[in-house]
Amino acid sequence: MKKPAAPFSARVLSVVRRIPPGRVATYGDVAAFAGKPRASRAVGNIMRECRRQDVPCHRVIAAGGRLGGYGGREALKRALLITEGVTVVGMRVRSLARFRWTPARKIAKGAN
DNA sequence: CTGCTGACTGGTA
DNA sequence: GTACCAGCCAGCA
Repeated sequence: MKKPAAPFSARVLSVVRRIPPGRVATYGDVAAFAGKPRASRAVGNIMRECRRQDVPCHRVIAAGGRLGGYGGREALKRALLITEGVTVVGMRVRSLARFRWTPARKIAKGAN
């Protein structure tokens, strides 16, 4: 039983809002956490409209560690991630697996 | 309902 | 490395 009480967009916003600083999630991941692992495109569209502080859309990046887009301000997105502690080189995140976030935050520790 | 768009993804050349 | 194609999904006219 399952029923998406809230529309997909609301789910995506909820997921993104839970992303802590210093961590990032890909559009595909956010889509998967929202219930549609293939709705990465839809997630992007939703993020485009977001624009609110409640939702750290700058922590949502594309697959492969690529920053993706940011309303034409990818440079700002890159700067924000770096400021939060994410290692970014060029327009790409280094060691994405190390900064990748999961709702369960089972990412452990260790060297970090 | 149909059709187009787009902050995506993966594959092929 | 870049460029192009096809598949996928939500929102809107």
